[in-house]
Amino acid sequence: MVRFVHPARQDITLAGILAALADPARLMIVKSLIRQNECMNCTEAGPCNMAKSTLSNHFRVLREAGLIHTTKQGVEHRNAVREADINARFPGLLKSILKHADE
Amino acid sequence: MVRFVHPARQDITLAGILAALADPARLMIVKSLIRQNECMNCTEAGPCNMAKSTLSNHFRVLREAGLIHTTKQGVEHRNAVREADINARFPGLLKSILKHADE
DNA sequence: TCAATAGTTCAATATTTCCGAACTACTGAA
DNA sequence: TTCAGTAGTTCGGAAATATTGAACTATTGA
Repeated sequence: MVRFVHPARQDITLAGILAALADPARLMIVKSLIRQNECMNCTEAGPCNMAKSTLSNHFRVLREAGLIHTTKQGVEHRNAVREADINARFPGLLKSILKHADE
Repeated sequence: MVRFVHPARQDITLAGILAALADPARLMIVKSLIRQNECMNCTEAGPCNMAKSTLSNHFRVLREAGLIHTTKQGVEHRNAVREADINARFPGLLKSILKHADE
């Protein structure tokens, strides 16, 4: 069974995106998700040396900023970046930020 | 007499820029400085309903992130966005973020 | 039913941010 | 020179936020 963990967020804001990506751990998570180009569960997408409650909180922030959406498949959560939605709202922004995220 | 308040920051990082611009007050300051296309002192560039110690702190963060540079002219500080330096380090980033900052 | 896995929630602690008060630095006027 | 006014910084405590371990829920497979 696949279902959404949270309803899709209505408004994606610039401040929300910047605040979400300003944290190195969250930027790393989004980078991982984009690079893999597919869904990943929370543990494999996030930094390993971090309490799982902290990791869970970072994913919540990313969800609430509208950057990712999460579906629950069995025991794990599958996360994916909402690239289409973000690009529709802020054309070029995500690409422009992530372009520099590996240096 | 004109002199630099702080030495130019060596490294401008993506995380630093995002963290600096993630704060609405600081984003607003950078927006003002870019729009005016000239130097402004701290009071006129920042939000008015804010303690001056808080405002001073925001300018410090912007300086330390390498986003602005500050010169002291007489009794006031003149601030300007380091557009050339930022564009050299992260081409297109600043423009891409500020493009969406007025919506 | 039970153990294992993935993630959330909660309460305590650690860290960061905000603000008022006191301070420094500069200017222009008396 | 003194003195008042302006612009900004620094500092200490209060308010807000982030991090964590422990306890919890939900799902799966044995």
